[in-house]
Amino acid sequence: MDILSSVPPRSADPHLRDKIINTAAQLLATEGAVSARRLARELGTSTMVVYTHFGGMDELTRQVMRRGFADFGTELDRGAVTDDAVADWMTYLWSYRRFALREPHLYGVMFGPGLAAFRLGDPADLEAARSTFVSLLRRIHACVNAARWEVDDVTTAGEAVWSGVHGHTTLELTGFFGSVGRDPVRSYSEILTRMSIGLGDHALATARSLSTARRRAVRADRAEAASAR
Amino acid sequence: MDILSSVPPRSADPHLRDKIINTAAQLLATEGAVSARRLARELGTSTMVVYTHFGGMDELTRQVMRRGFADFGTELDRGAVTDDAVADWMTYLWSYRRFALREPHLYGVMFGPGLAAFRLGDPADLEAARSTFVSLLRRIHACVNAARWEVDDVTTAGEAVWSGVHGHTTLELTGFFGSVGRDPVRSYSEILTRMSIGLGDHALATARSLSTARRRAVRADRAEAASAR
DNA sequence: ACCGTTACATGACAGTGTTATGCATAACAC
DNA sequence: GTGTTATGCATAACACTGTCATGTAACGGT
Repeated sequence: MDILSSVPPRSADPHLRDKIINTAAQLLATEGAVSARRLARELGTSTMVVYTHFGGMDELTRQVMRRGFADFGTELDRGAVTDDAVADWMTYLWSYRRFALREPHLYGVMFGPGLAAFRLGDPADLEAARSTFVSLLRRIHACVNAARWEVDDVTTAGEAVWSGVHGHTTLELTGFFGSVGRDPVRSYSEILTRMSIGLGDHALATARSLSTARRRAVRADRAEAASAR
Repeated sequence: MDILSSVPPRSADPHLRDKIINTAAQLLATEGAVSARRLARELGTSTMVVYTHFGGMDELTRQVMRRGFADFGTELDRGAVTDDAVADWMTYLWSYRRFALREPHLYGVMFGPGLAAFRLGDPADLEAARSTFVSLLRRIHACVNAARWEVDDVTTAGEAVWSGVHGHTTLELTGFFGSVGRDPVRSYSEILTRMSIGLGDHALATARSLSTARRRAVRADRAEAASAR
């Protein structure tokens, strides 16, 4: 009879919790924002469901973020492992960009002030965010194993890479490149290229890997556009 | 008698406009947020001053942002030009980080959704933001002129560099590195190092320039801490 | 001195997140 | 099956936000 077992889920609709998260995620994607009242109107309930199930909007947003990281991780890990480790790493990062452009508001929740919310969260939340980062580290490690790169601290290298793609993503999402008439694909390629060379690869090999990865990315973009149609 | 000259500033306090911007910037720095009512309470006025002078909070925020870019630019350009162009470039970027850490909320306004506000703004606003970017391009050009780097498109290289430092800055400002127990100075150094090598410099020369720039940055940090005391 | 314009205070409106209150319904004990 | 308990949720209110219509007071030009 401890305090934990005394709170069984006794709801009439046991799936309401998931339904709230789904609706919140959908509102975030379609309208760019989610308020307690807008959510309640969509669900046909009152705003109290947010507080009985999550205690407030913060926790609900955190759940949406957690689900976002899960989807993000599975989508990023879909990339195959070939004999060109650098191309695989680049493909991974092109998928990163594709996800962010498809779900801009979700990306903002995940990597905006949301990351700070993880700080005081339970370790499971922290691990959810770190798992996608660990996935990036695996790709980097593969490049080192393939003797393409020479890295002493893989984690630090991962943080540098992540900073680059994250920074470019946020700049692109704010519409910077469009407003100054610049091509974001070109600067993103520049990041990947310079980073790969900076990590030890030959310029020519990096260029080859880039075109391979770019070819895959264009194909994936087309596949996504086709499935959306 | 055109529409522009028919709006002379007839206020009792002609400096009120600047005073509002200053107070807003100060509230942003000290409290992290600025509301119309909080601002009015601080000024001893009503919230209407915001609307008569700026038409709304958006335009006021834009003015704070514009002033932020001006301060940012002058501070970044304080770095001397020596015979080590790569070290100068790195010093520039350490100053970039120092400014962002000292004025986190201002940085958020400048490079967050604020950048999108520039999109529809007048070209003067866009130029204010781009001027700091042009300043970065000059440092890059110096590295190319010194035969340290080999870059065909300086602008694209600048976008790549900016993505890296901006991404790292936002990650650090959200408290990511602190929450996972990582050293942000190390990963920032990694970005500078890998980028410099990736842009064509020798690894050894880059390492020397990094320690030079780091030495300058530590000295500037101490000077700032001393002046704040 | 007058008139018109302008700046600003007051108060209201529509939003937001949050919460105290109350009720109906579900689950449990017998 | 009945009585009790407690849980889920609706209602309504509070404090906060940005915004604006109205009214007033003060200023500048004539």
